[in-house]
Amino acid sequence: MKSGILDKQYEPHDVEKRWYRFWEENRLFEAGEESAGGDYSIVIPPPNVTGVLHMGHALNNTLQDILCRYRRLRGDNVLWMPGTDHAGIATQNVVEKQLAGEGLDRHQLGREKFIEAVWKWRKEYGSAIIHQLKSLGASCDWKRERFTMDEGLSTAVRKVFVQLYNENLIYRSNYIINWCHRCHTALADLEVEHEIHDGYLYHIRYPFADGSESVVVATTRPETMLGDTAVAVHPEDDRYCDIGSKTLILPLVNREIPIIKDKYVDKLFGTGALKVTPAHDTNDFEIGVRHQLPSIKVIGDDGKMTSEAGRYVGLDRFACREAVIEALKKEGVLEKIEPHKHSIGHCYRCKTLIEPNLSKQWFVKTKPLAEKAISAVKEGDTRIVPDMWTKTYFEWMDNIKDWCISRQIWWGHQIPAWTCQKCEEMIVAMDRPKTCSSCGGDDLVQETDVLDTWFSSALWPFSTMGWPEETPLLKVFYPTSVLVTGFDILFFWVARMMMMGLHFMKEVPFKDVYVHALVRDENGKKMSKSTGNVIDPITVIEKYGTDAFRFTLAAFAAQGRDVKMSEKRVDGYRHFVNKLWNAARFSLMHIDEDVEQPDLDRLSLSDKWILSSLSRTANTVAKALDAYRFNDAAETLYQFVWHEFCDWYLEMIKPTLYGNRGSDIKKSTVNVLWYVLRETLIMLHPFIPFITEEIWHQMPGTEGSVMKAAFPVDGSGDVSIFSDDGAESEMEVITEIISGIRNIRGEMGLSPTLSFDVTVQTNDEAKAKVLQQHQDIILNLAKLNAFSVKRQVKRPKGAATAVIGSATIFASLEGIIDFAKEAARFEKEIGKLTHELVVLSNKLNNEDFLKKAPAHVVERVKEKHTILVEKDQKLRTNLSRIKEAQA
RNA sequence: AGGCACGUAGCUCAGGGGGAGAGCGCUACCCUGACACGGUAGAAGUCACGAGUUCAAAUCUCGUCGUGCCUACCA
Repeated sequence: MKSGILDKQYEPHDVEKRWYRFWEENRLFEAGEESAGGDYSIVIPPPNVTGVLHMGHALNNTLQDILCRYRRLRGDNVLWMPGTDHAGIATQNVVEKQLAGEGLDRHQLGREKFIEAVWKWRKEYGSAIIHQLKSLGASCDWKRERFTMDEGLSTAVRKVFVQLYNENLIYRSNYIINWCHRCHTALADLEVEHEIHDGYLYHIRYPFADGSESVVVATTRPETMLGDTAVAVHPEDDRYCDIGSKTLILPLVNREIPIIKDKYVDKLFGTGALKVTPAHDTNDFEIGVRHQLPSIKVIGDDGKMTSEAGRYVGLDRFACREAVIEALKKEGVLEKIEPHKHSIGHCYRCKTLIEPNLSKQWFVKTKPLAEKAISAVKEGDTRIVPDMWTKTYFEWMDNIKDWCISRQIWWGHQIPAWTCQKCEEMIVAMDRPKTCSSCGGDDLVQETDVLDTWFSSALWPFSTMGWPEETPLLKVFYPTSVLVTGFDILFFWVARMMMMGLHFMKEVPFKDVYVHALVRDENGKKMSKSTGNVIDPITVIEKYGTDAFRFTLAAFAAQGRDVKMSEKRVDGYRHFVNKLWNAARFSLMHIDEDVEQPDLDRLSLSDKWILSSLSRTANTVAKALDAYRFNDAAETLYQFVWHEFCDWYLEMIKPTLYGNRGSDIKKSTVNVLWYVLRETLIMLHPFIPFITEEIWHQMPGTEGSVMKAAFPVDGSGDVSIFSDDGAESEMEVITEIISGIRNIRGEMGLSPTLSFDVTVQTNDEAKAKVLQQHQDIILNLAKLNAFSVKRQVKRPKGAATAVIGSATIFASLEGIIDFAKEAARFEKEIGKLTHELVVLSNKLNNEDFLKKAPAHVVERVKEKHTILVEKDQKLRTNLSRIKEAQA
């Protein structure tokens, strides 16, 4: 397999499949159950079992994979726990749709048969997203894959439910909740999405019972008036201060309702009189509780009017609105209708209009749980990165409301509560009790509701590790090292995991939470099916390769900013992947089997320089990854590979590799080349795992998988021994001169094939020595005939010049040089310089600056000033000479 | 209504008190024996605006404008 010449272009597809299989077959993703010094764990945010991979998943899992692969390279025992969640409502919807295709609905099937059908669906289609994660390269410990409806996780759910119930942290109550008529279930507040809609404000006149006068109320939902049980006014509203204990007659219904006083009412809104419908409005419900008002439910759970709605019974809620408006008009009590913008809740699953509805539901009392979750973050037990999300977290936690956890669907964890049919005693237990604990009866009926999917997700960090059993996994890997997630589920999931983790494990579920951004389209718009701007990650992978895609995601994953994704960008990073491929291709043409670690004593300047740069890169990348700065890490590597390794190092060593410098030098250079390439592959591996593994296996002197290598900042692989500031600054002297010469070439419009002589004048002995010693590099990369360095130079006839710091380049171009162009170049440069000099002089003439600025800053400004003055003089001298020559 | 971000080159964005940066795009030249998915060079910015703090502000503070997002019970 080794030492074959690589193809000219990297072709990712076969490579990716091959190596993924290799990793799995060699069990390289598996975590050890025994602590191995460094233990590192991440639980995957479980995607919906019905899900297909979207950009959000791709970013989320790429970042996790980068961290996991990186930590493995750093020598850690890594557990990346994968799995999916059962997505109650979503999955039920999918299967119901499937049944509908067969002309069935779930009620015809019955609960048991329906659940069977869901499991069957799960078996057939439920692992689609897992396969997609694999094609993304995700290195999860797949043998441990979990599902929130698994037996173990279900046991955890029941255990948690029972304990919370016994601790009075779960209760059942008749309460106003968000009702989705399409999904036919209650939703938690969080599951309601608010949108501003254009609606109308209807002003309706309610007459006093004694016929004396009337009060006008305003509403956006006139049909709810059928359920009104009071009208409220502000206690300090002058308009209504003396209406005493009068009552009103509710139009259409002719029910007598009281006028109550409550501070909730806004005097400035509408007429200052608020109709109160406790059964169909959250605030009205609370007012109702304060004033002991009856609640009359006029809209049923099916979206149709109840018998309480009198003559409107059976009418659809929307049709009823129209009918009520007509009737009010007819009775002459509809004062006016005005346009009104207001926000309306929609179901986050199906976008149906949500109706606040009075209903008996199960709730988690969140306040006591939230307190612990707040202090854990305050104490720093869990750190949220970037920090700005900490505030959002507190904001929500401080104002947390009880969590409605019951859902009126079938797919999910059925609530472990049984009611005795005989004495109505309710028993909450892990398993079905044989007999009623109160009366001994054996006719027990289980609660039909299931739990919110997030209830089981909240347990994910420990339920996946085997809780409530005391497993080795929990011992080694809980708390997890970091949770990587999007901010959109900060409350849904992160906050709830914090509460449950602290309550049941007595420890935070994760030490860090890294909150990444959302992936948007190239215009910054949220990707959505309806807008049609969705980019499918799988399509991108097929077109550009997984590595290019992953690198793009990492490079754009700057903290606190959304990722704007477009294929064009992926294409750009595909070029980078291909560049690496070709650098390897070139390198492997020259690397033979008996390579070894570079010998520090035999290195050329180029070698020392690239090794030092490698060392710097390794440190920067490690630091960036440790701080979740993925884009910094990616860009550092990009810069190193392309602009240091390829642009300079490979070009510098070509003459050596082609044998022009002797075989000894070649041998040590090849060792360096091999070593740098190898270490670079290791550093790149977390980002672009496939191509790095492929090249790794083509390289001599590597063993097994690159996954098992050591990141070049640790132990025996530590490259910091090669750190060499001297070599780096010497190289800078050389590259500056080369760029200066190339600049002359470019500016003068000279052919790249034209060779000429260059003399450099400088008074800086050290610099002169460096240039002299390494003139072979300059001759080669600047394409010169001859190169020399002198203290004094008699300006060659017809020379083009450039000033680089304290050195002046003279390029002999007699007969070729265009003096007008040359003069223009100098004038432009002098212009720039003059401006810079003014700025510097101003500083140095400012006594406050000299007095108050730190010494090193003053020193640097002085130095720079000196250099620029010198340069300025040289440029001016040269310019005047050019003008003389022209004249 | 409140909160949180953001506004830097044509585009996408890093940076975050003392030298305005990258990638893409653009211009010129070049198929030089890894790569045209390439090379070399170049042009391009009032760091949104206005004040303040400071010896020094793109960077810190306040305000203004603009843009996103989140939370919320104005019927």
